Amino acid sequence: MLKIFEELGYKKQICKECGHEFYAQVDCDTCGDAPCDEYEFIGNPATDNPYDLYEIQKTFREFLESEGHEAIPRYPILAKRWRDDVFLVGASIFCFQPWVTSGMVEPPANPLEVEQPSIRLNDVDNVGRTGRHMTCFTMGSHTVINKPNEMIYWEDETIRLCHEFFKSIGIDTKEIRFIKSWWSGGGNEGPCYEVCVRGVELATLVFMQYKTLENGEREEIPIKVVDTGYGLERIAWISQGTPTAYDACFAPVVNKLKEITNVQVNEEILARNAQIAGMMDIEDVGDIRELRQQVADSLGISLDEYLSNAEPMEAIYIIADHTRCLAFMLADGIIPSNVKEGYLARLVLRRTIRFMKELDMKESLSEVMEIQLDFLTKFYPEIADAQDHIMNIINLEEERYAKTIEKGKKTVKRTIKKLKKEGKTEMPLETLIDLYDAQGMPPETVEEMASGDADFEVNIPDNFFTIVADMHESDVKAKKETFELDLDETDLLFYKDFYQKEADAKILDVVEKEDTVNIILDQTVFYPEGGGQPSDVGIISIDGKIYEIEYASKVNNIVLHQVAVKEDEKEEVLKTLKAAVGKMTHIAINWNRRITLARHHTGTHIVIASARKILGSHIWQAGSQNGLERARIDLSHYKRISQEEIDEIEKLANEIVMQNIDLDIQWLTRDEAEKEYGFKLYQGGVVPGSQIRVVKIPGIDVQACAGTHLSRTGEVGPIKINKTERVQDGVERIDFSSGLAAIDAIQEDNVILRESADVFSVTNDQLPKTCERFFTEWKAQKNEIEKLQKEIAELKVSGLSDNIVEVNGLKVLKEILSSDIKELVKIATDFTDNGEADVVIMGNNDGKIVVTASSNAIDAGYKAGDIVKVAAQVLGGGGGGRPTLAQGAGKNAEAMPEALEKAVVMLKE
RNA sequence: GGGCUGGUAGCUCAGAUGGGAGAUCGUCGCCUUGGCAUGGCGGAGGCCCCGGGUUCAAAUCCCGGUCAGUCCA
Repeated sequence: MLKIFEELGYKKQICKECGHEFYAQVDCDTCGDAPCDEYEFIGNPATDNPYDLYEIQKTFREFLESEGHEAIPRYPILAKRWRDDVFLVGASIFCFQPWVTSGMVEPPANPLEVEQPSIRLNDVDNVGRTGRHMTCFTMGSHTVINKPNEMIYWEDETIRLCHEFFKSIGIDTKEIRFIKSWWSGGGNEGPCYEVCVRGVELATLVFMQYKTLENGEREEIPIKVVDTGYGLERIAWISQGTPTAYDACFAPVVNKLKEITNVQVNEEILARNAQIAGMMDIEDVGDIRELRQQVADSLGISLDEYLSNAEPMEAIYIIADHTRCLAFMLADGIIPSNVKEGYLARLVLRRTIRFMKELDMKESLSEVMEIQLDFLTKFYPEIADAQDHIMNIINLEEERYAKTIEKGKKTVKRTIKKLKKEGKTEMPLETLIDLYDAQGMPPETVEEMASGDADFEVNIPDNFFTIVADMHESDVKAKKETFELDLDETDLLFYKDFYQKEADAKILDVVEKEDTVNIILDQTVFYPEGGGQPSDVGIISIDGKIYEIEYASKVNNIVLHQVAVKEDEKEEVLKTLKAAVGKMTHIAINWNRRITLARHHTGTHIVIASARKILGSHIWQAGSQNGLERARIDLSHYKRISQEEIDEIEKLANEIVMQNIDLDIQWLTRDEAEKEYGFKLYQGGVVPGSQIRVVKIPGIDVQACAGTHLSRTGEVGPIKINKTERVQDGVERIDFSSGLAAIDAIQEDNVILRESADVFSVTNDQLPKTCERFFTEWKAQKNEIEKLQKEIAELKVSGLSDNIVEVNGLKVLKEILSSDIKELVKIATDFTDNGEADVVIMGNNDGKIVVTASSNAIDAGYKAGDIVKVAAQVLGGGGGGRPTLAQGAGKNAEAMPEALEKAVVMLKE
């Protein structure tokens, strides 16, 4: 037992319900957490004064400031800005992983305090229904990064602060329970205390001190982190004793929504619901159903009565919660999309619309969002700054969703029609899943449509979404191959002088990696592939012999120079090179390649900056790749970039080039760099390490970037945007060329233009008009030809009826004509359609045969398909078709007379 | 990153098992009416998304691309 518990008068106890060890100032049987204890604050606040969410944030902050903590501003909820293992911030500690917690980077303050908006969507179905679940909550935290010889504070002080804070807001300390437990997550773990008051968990105090190893064992880490998380919404809730946490935290939004929807609220139902939900672990829809039944039973009303009361209220809470979550997502730079974090935003957005529909709201999503923003922007000015951008996206997305639903509804109608035709009265689960999976139709919408005018049965299993999830079983990620080298870091000369083309270097080692031969030097002018920039190539001369370096890569901070070597000479070369370890060599890069790549790399920064200027500040780089002929950049943007916008971006980019601005490149420590430029540094993705290379085009752009850059923008040369494509929803790719490659691209376009114009013998400027004229004329002539063919067919018919002979009681016409297949079809069908003939067998000089048969012939057992098969075989081909009309062909066209005769013979049998 | 669905007339779509490119609305013309709504008849309008392949034959089957939609991580 910790000393502090003793000092504060807490005693160790064991919960008689769950058996957990816990600490309290008074003797009690149960641990104070649900389900061992019930909520005891609804209608009976646990603090001396009520706090709304912002008052509690302020109180929390000021308390910790007075206790020596420095308050820091919140981080963006888009965690991928600084880490690549998660999309969103789910807890305050996410802000400091992995850089700060691993010791690579100094914390922004220590000890620090933050009120971090955090998003958790894993139990989105419970939101609005349990009274306590939210998609977005505010985690208050006092965090300490304890370094090996510098322990700031640990368990005792953490618990004291927690105790004092709750006491300071008027919670009776006799009601506080510290439950001992164990926490793990994000590759770390350690003991923790869950802090509960009146049945609800208000905080978790984690003492992170181990690394979780792959075999499940743990290893002590040098940096020990105090990671506390206070659920500020819940603290606001117990301070007000409202029926739900939603009422306590965003009452103005809830009230406004109630007003415009006219939804009546029954507080008794809500309170009972929250209380019972508090006792339950709610995992899926089945649990929600169980919850509702229990609440209805305890109130002595029917389930239907309960639902008609509760569902509209729930919808309002869901809308209030979701718009809040969305506001943070969109303001912090997430673009709705069908993939990654964008998908999460779309999910929340579409859920909101669905519940608005449930309430029959005629207001648009943007009107509802405005209510939320009115409220939220008072406390978060950065959301106010993004208001226009948020509204743009909301409107666009609402439109998109309406289209999707409309399209989906049509599919549902058609599907039901089809199923009914098949005699089914109930929709197979498979179809229901398919509608959701391929068309995005929520099963509830399908059910609604089916039970409406379609009168069709649809049953949604409780575990519908679990079934869907199981269908998409995740593939196991390929483990990264670790390649360990025990050598000094390579000295990277290209960072000191970009223009250095060659150097002397000492061979430190020669290694084999994945069947390639690699030389490691003490220093190099070769840029290793990375950050979307391909590696340099060049030569290395050893003992007067020259080897070609075809690729350079980086393992940790050691550069591997891959030697171009034929398979059968590998052993030999490896032996020679190994013998040269320790010797001095001379290396040189292919300068042309380097400067071309650098033009594209610096050009990339310029184009991004231009795009941001033209399209808006939400533009963020989602990836890039430089090449010799072209470079491509993926940008986050919520709609297609128009041709006009491309033209503007291209112009602006070239203007920046012509301003011939000096680039400013320097190494900064991570925290310095972040302090000065913020997260917008990480355009190129997550940058590892404590030292960051900051590439700045003053007044234009600044990025953390390890690539090789020119010293002035003027060296980039002309920039030509080749095309854009939509790489995914919400991500546009710009493909451009710069320098001589841009000239090449322009010239290629010109060649295409000239060659096309030459075809028509017109000048370039007349080309579009001419093409259009030719295309329309071609269409007109095609129609004319068809018309003429029809006429010819009619003419040919007139003389043919004389040739009809009677075979086996059927009127048969056999003919070889010089007409194409379409004409033959027309002529032949004419004869059988108007009853002049029963069987028509026609061939032409190209070896094509058409056979038609009247109903008489078919009744007599002669199908066109069978007849044509026999005839075509004579030609060495095949054929077939329907009973009334069939066609065939063969290569042996001279045998046509025999082929047709064979068909007639068949009719005689 | 992986999976699924779709691209046919100006619009919305139909085109089982490969074999004559269709419907509704819209549009144009004619008829019915004093005029309109309407009704009747007729016409125009298709690189069946693009490129390969299989086949005697591809809107249809296979492969690749492209555009759009959607689900999962």
